[in-house]
Amino acid sequence: MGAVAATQDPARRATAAEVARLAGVSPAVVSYVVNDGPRKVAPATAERVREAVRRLGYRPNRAARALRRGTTGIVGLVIPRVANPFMAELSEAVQAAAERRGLAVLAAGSGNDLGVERRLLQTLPRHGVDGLVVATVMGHHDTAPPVRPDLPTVYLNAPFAVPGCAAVGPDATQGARLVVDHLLGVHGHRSVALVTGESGARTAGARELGWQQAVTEHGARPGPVVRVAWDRPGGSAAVEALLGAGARPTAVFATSDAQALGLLHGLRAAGVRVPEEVAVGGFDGVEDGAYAAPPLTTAHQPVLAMAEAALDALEQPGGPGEGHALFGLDLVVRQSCGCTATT
Amino acid sequence: MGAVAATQDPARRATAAEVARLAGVSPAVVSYVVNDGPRKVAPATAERVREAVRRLGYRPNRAARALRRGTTGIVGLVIPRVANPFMAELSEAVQAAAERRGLAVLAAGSGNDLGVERRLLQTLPRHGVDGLVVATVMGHHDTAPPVRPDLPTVYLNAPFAVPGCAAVGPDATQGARLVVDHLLGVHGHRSVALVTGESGARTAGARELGWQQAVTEHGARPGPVVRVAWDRPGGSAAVEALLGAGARPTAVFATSDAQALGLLHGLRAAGVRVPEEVAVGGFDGVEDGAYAAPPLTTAHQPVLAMAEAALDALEQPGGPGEGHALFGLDLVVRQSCGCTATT
DNA sequence: CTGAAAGCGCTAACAC
DNA sequence: GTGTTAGCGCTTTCAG
Repeated sequence: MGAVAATQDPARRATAAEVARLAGVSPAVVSYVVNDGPRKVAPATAERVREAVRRLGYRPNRAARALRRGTTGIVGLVIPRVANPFMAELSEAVQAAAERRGLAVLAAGSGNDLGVERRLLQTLPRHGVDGLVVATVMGHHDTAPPVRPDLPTVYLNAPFAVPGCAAVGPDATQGARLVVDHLLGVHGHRSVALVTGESGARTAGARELGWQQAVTEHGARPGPVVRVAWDRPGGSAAVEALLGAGARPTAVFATSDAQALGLLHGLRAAGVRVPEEVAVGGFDGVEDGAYAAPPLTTAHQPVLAMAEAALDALEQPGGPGEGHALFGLDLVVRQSCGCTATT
Repeated sequence: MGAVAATQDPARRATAAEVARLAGVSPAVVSYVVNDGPRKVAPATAERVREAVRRLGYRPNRAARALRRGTTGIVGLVIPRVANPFMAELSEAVQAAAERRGLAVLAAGSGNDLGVERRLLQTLPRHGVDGLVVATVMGHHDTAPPVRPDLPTVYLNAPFAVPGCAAVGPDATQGARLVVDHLLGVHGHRSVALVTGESGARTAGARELGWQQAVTEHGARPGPVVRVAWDRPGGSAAVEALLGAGARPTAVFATSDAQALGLLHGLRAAGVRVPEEVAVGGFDGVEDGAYAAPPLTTAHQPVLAMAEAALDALEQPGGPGEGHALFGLDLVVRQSCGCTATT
């Protein structure tokens, strides 16, 4: 009766040894069947084992397996803020890519704080993760980020190469050019202002460069440049500087959708009509942009592909390399640029 | 030199046994010091151990500890979609509450799909979580959700009691009354329409009830009721029904901010001015509401407090009970109701 | 093709 | 107060 009781006790999970006993084999064979490998098992025996697994509802104990194998099947994800729409989409993309690989995601928000991000980089590994995906806090990391040399790490949303570990990011220059070119070429503005992140951080570099290139190419004037935080409040705060600075710009490129959304909000509050008085373009391509007033024209980052690339790099045997994979963006034309509604 | 090499080898992590040897004590003492307990250790010895820990950079191996103790310090979080702003805020709140307790969060998105949510409830535990926080997919769960009896589970964002496990949620009736009462009492509307979730799901019950109560109390007429998805597209889709149905309503209460945001977008696209022609109220209190056009008047859920309560319930010795903890909401007055700008 | 057995690193009885 | 030691459940050599 002991065996039966054990079988039916819902609180206690069956062990490989119990499965082995029920199937009349050794624990080793159970392991071979469950993992199919590393040794071959006779079909008949394997079937018997599988039947026992089913009967006992056996699931290998993750902790024991992790202890033995030294891997957990969990990747850590460090992300600034999920409340940032772009980060939320990036986070979902990483989740999806991880699930496709049978990995689980241990997520930790840094609250947009570089200090917290640094701390997370140290503490997350303690929870036993096999690798780390770090969605960088925008506007920081002018100095090399602190990477744990013993833990495969890949930087996501990184517009710059990270020495010592793999990086995946948008081809920010191309993306920025896409929208500034649209503002200039299609809508015929003579100058485009720039709303971007604080400081001359390298992060801003590529997006700013794209803006500059497009402006130069069209023989247009660069509008005023205003540096604010990489979020909606930042975008709102930019309005004052934009409107106060002598000649009011007729077009503005914001280097993130969050900033663009804040900007639209601020302009509306100031009674400035978009796109009639000022046209606005963003960068990221978040779903929220479609619900903005007016709907935001922006460059869309291929988040799914980037997430896949990040996990691919992580799983690379021998650890992720040092490369910097760049992904092209698509132009999403809505109405903040001056185009008319399509729907 | 062997010892020195081992000390400096960055690839290999030190074990408790090594720390013990360096400190000249037994592994047991190392454990006692690291966990302070369950036995007392002489101050001098403890200091020697701590020094050795520091020198070797020792971190207890999570997997071994989990195997031995039977707990991982990881809680699973099942959440519909982080791209939903409210869910993102809820997710951050759970993160924060977990961190305060030294727990890590294994997050998994259900993509708003009840089938996926069910599957997650089965698979997440395999990754060795100590407990499960489930942010329910809105508009489902009319039947008892599938709970693993062996795993402490608490439902979050649950407006109904869940048989067999603890539930934490907003006092939806109170919250809904708050905003409908404002629409009716302050702005003097004679009727308020309702935009809510599909089907007569119990989920909708409480919010709908609050709307009804407020309408009745004011001797007003209930406006048309339209049932759509619990997200922005749903809110947009509601516009047609709202405008088509005979007398156009002068005020609308949407039972989630996502729907309200979609609604504002749809009304704008249809050329209806808010709040002049139609006033709008929401429910959730997400940050996005502040950036909507016009900024959304809504009831704010105390997400932090709810997340704390959920984790408290999870940690309750003997497992979370069966209670249903309700949290009151605050009215956030912005401009979609007809109030004038305060900022 | 299968069995026996040695640990992975840690914790907590149980001795002293 | 501290040392010894027996496992937690699994994987994987090594024998057969």
